[in-house]
Amino acid sequence: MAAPPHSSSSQLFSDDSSLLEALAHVVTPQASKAAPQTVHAVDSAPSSPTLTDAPPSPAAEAHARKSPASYMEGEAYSGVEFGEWGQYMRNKRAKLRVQQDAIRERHCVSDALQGCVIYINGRTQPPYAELRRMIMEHGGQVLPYLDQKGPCTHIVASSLTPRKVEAFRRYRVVLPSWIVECCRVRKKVDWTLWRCPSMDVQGHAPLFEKREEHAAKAVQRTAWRAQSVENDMRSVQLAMEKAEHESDDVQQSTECELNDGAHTPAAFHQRTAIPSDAQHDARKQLSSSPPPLPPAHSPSSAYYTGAGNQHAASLMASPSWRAEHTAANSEFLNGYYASSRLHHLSTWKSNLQDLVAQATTESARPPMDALLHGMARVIMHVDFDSFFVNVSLRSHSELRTKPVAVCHARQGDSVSSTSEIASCNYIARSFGVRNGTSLGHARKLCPDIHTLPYMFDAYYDTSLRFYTLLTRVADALEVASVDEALIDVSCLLASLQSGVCSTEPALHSAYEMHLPTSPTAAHALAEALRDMICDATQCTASIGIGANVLQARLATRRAKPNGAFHLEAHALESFMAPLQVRDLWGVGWSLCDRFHSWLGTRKVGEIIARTDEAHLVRQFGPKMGKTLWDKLHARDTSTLQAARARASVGAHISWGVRLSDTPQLVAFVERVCAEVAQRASRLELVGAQLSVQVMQRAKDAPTEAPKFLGHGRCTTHHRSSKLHPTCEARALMHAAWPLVQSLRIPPQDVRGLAVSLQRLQPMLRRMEQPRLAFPVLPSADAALEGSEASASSPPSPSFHIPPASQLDLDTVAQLPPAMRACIEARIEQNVMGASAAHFAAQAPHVPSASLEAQAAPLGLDAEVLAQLPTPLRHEILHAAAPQTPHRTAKRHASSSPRTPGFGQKCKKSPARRAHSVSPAKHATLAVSPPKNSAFPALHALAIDPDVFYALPAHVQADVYAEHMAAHTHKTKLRKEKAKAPERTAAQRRRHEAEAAVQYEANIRLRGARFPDSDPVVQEAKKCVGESVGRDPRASLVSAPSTHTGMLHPYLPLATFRDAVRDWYATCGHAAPNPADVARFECVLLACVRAQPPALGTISGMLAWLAYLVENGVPAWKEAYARVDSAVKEAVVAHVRGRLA
DNA sequence: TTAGAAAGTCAG
DNA sequence: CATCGCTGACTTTCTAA
Ligand SMILES: Nc1ccn([C@H]2C[C@H](O)[C@@H](COP(=O)(O)OP(=O)(O)OP(=O)(O)O)O2)c(=O)n1
Repeated sequence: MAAPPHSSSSQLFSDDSSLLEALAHVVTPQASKAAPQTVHAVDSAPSSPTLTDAPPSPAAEAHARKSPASYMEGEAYSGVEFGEWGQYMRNKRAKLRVQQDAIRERHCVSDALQGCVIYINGRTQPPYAELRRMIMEHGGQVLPYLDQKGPCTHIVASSLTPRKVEAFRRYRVVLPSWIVECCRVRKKVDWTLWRCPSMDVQGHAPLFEKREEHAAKAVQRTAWRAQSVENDMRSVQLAMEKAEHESDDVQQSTECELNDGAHTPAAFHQRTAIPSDAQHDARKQLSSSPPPLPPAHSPSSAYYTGAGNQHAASLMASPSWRAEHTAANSEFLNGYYASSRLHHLSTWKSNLQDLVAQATTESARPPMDALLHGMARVIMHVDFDSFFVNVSLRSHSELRTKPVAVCHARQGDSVSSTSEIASCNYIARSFGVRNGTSLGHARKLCPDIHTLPYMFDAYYDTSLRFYTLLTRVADALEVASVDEALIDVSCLLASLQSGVCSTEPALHSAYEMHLPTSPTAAHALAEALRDMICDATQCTASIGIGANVLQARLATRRAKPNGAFHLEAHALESFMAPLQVRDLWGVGWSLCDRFHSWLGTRKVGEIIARTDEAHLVRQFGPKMGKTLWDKLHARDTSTLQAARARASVGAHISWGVRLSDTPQLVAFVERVCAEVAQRASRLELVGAQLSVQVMQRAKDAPTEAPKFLGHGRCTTHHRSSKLHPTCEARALMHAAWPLVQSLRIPPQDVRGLAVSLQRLQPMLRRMEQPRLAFPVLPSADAALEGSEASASSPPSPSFHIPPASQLDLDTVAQLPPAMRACIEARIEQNVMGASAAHFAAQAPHVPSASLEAQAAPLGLDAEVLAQLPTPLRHEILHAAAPQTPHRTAKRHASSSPRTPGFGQKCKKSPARRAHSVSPAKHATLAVSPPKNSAFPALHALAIDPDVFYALPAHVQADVYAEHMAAHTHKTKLRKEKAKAPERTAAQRRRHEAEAAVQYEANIRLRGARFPDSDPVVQEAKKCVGESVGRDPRASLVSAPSTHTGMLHPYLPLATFRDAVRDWYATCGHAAPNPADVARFECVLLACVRAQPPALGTISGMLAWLAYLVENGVPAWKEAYARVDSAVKEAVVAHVRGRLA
């Protein structure tokens, strides 16, 4: 329904096939473990750089006083045994007191707060560090932890959650301004005048307020409080001037909430990153290289606390305009998603992830951790420079020397445009413009800025070329976004260095060319890759190189624009210390601000000096604390993730949502549900849990948000409920509406809605059921027989099915699965060429013209098809080519409808395409059974779809859940444990031997110059086979190497045989159920259709059935004869009588 | 205490 | 004309037993 991005270029598809080609080549990552050396290299670096250039801040002083031995000899500093928690806490309190006393001695200004023992709760203004200094300077004590044991006289808090309100009921809870005031007048003032307003609320306050609401609140306080706010601000200023010396840190101070820039609650937290000048490398060779970037201009609260958008308000006054241009319009979602850059970004990422996942699981792959045993990792972060602009400038080279931005707004000079800039070039950035800046604001900063429209197709096209290249060369690959990838090149680099001839001569020679001028070999490789990327895409990319993902990302910052940078271990410490904590990937505005309020600094070096891991954990939680501490030290144990099992699928919208009444709201929720249903069904997933998220205009927010049709300040509400696993729109609505309704939000105040499915399971497509329930003969089926007979002809190969356009498809839809499968199979037999069917299946949801293109070759009426319920249409189109390979192409098509030229251009059948990938290629590298790729959900969990679908439904659910859990567990383990698993010496030796073989095999397979019989390749296969074969449940688990799949592309004959034996054993004494016979025939016809046809299975099965029925009842013999002739006929037609 | 729901954060 | 503030993963916090 949502019109996905359109491809105007048929070129795109040829690229897609070349991508697939590359996919077949890729040498796959297995979860690689961080090389121990990497960690050690970081560990051994001095962890607390001394900040000699920094004037001492209070916290830093506290830290400085920690190190001298003088006060470390007291009891407070005696060590504790592991587990003595109580003692530890006592010691800790005492230790902090010692530090406080030390500060007080030096700074005592007055005794206004004498006798006060104060606990500071949460984020405050002035920040924690500043309050703490003030309290101690005026004779008070700061209680580090509120644990009921110490005597606490006051709690300082800006706002409190209901739970905290309850917990603090017995305390004097004051605003931070109370401290400021006491310090100002140098005496203790009446605390009740500064009582924290949260304490007055009797529990019905919203659970949380978005930060901009805090900002808004701050401005709206009453007069006497406004005074306090002023004081608070002054203290902040003071703190900054006096204690903070954050020369390059100012742009994030509190005034950022008072100026223009950020646009959304999310954007408020996610303001554009500001590269620090210090790290901007001035030696850029590009002639157009801009001067160092100025700090970005800070966001304006006028944007979200100020007046609403008058223009929008006047438009909104017209009911007809509203009906036409807002979510009240039933066509709104389609148009919206077609133009939303963020929607495209998300969709592309997901598509690309699927492509890569498929590529990396389909190729032979030596275990990466084995390869890397004893080898330092080399990770590269590859990122196009100002991607959208870069792509557009290919056709606008006259603008290369001008400031350029991509956004929706047209060229003009209005400074009131609220259109967001998706991407701007580095010249525009030199004016302070950033990705995400509103165009109006950008024009104030840079009146000459040129705007260019979006070219969504071109971006994805470029991206496919990019990934085609990367999958060909990288050891491992993770999709970070449409324009950004992480690659592991450890092995590639090693083979280049050792002179092993690469399959990529271009890469090899470019590498050799850059080697003499590059500081490191990795750098030369990066430059070579950059050359190739530029050749392939006509766009410049930058590459950061590091020993882990985090370091590679950090290096990219310095590499940009149009450069490469290798962050080497010896330079880490000096590189890290001056960074802003915001520069670390995963640290956003919220964390950054929390650091600032807590420690009074945002600099990595200073944060490390002022705190430790335990405090970080206390402050940010167990996981965040730990990872933050690691990140501050440039440690990162994450591995590249080629495939990840999806855990949710949903659709969000929070723009243009302006509804006037409940019927409109109902219709809107319904449409979003339909959208989710469609997305889930394309993924062939059903969900057992549904959640909705509704954004409600904040009470005091203007009706029309400052951003045109934006959501403005909102409170967000989540609700979720369980449901019977489904992806049907109506079922989703059935679950979603009560949830939305329960929130009792006036429809006029709804500003955004998200619906998503969780607890996903693979959809049981009906075409799969003959396999599933194959031998089963439920009695219900017998009861249905009558209706089957009356509904249509008996399901025999000879029965007549009218042309599809004349079938009542709704009736067909209600037939029992077996009947439908049969009819669908018959429809499919009319298909002239598999390729048409394949492409039809690729884009089953495209309306109008393209639907017709799909329908025609199937003998279906496009109009009828268009009117079908989506799942049924999907199913019918899918039935036409159930065994077509390359589900990825299908996924791809789901976001890029075909152009008319597409079908013509790709005359080759998909199967042929797969086989023509690389004629010279070794069999083991050939594309694996097409079926594997058709089940991304299963694939991500390494479940063999064949086996999976052969299981009874209830067992399927268990198996899936089990694998899902195992997958999650494994991911967690990978993250937590980077070190190599402990092994016995013997195991290690064996492992190393295997690794050597794998390594060798890897290189040979890469070279594609070795035949199947190559002893090394065979040895490598054996290793992989062995390790898989031992698990008793291995049959449920796809081998990491797919060669077994190559040898037995389909269900093992034995499985078929057992199924048929059971079937015959159950009812061999009587006539077989016609539906089951039809199923059996369908299964065999599917074998015929398969590429290559599973001839062994077919003849084996026919022989087996012949054997079984040899002495059986005539009905069975008849059944056999029917199936036999039908199948043989099909085979003859299909493969020109080779079997006969 | 703990499981599950809700809320918050982050990236591009 | 405006304008297209998405999406999924992950963590923490809250709540109901
Ligand atoms: N707030 C944002 C951020 C990014 N993008 C889109 C446009 C960008 O071109 C693309 C890639 O984002 P990057 O963060 O990689 O930024 P650029 O590629 O534009 O610039 P650079 O990577 O050189 O900093 O994503 C967007 O639409 N909105």
